[in-house]
Amino acid sequence: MEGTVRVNDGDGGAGPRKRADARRNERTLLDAAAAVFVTSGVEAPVRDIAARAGVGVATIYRHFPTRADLIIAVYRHQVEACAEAGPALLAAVASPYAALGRWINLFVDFLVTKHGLAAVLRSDDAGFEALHAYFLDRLVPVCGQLLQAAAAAGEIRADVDALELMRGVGNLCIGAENDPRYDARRLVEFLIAGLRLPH
Amino acid sequence: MEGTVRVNDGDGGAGPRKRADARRNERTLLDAAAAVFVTSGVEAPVRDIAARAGVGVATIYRHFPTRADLIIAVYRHQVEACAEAGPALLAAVASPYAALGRWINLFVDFLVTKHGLAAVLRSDDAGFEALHAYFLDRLVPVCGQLLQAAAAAGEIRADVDALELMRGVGNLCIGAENDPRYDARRLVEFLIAGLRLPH
DNA sequence: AGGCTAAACGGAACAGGCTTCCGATATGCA
DNA sequence: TGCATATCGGAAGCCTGTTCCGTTTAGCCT
Repeated sequence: MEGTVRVNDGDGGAGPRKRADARRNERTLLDAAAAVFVTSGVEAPVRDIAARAGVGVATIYRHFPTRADLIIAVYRHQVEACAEAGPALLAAVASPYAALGRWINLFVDFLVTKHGLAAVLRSDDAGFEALHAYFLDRLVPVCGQLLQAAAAAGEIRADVDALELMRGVGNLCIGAENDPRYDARRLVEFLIAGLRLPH
Repeated sequence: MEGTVRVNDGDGGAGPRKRADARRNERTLLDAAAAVFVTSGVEAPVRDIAARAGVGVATIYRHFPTRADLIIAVYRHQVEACAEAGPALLAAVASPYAALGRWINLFVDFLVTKHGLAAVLRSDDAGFEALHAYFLDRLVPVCGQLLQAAAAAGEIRADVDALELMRGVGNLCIGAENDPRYDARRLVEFLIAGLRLPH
């Protein structure tokens, strides 16, 4: 199954094949990182991830120049799935506003189940530039599409910027994990409800 | 309530008077910290603050055991003013919902003008425990009072927790400084609007 | 199969934070 | 004035992330 699927064995598909040990280590690192992220959050020390994978720290930096690249690689599939769910919901749900709400819920569920991801997502640390850009490039257009549809249907105000809303939702998800006194999902629902036009 | 943090030199209070140099340094440190916070944010390196004040780093830790204590001391007056504005607004403004909105605006304005304060306020770093506790102790009851009044007037839903709302508003203010594409005030307005009951 | 080249590796070394420790200093009081 | 001690400043210790360099090993070519 993965024999044909690119696991990043070349650079962009055109370059020479990576060595077998390099490909093996990249796989090992992704698994180790995913495991450590679950227990210690996405800001776990680099040494911990290296130890878990049984490799040296330099090996991490060789495969993933910045921590952001590693995080992106670990969560890429889920982000893609979320992005693809946008148009699908718009097509499947009668009201664009309802589709927007459902999609936002998907995004929120993704964020709150990844320890510290929301926090690092909004961080202005230069090292997370790539992570920031990836999330925005991939999800903001989808959000914009949903917003536009809902606005066109007269269900919400038309002056809502997708980037701004995504950042707001992301911010509301910060610190939501394992704190029963803080329900990010509910607050996000309030925020989305606040977009509605009086009718 | 006030026992957790001591910034007072005991001048007029119980206990022995601090030495003159200690009092002088505490004053100097507060001024230096305030200045550095403005330019570099509340997470500026301790060494920078020490250098600015012309003292050693140990002097900071002697006066303020954690960074949170220093931040509290610097902003105490403004937080107190915000807390006292709550009941005042409730008395002065006809609609409790309007008073709530005005008060939240005060809080948001305070947060977004202090570089990085919102971020550190929500941080789960143990070192900021005191800061967290101070803000919550001082402001959550005020917010609760406003929420209760608005709910009693039938203007907003009654199941909104003050702590949760304050944390949500604080989160929305993260990263709001000097980024024209992110208007925290507007998002907070949406959030508050989302609390309204349909009528 | 065996050797050669360079990619890949691991861990030590470097840099930069926060916090603690200790000898030196300055203060307040007798 | 002289002493006891609170206070001071910077160095040391620790924990991060990141880079460097000698060593190992895969892949190829003979």
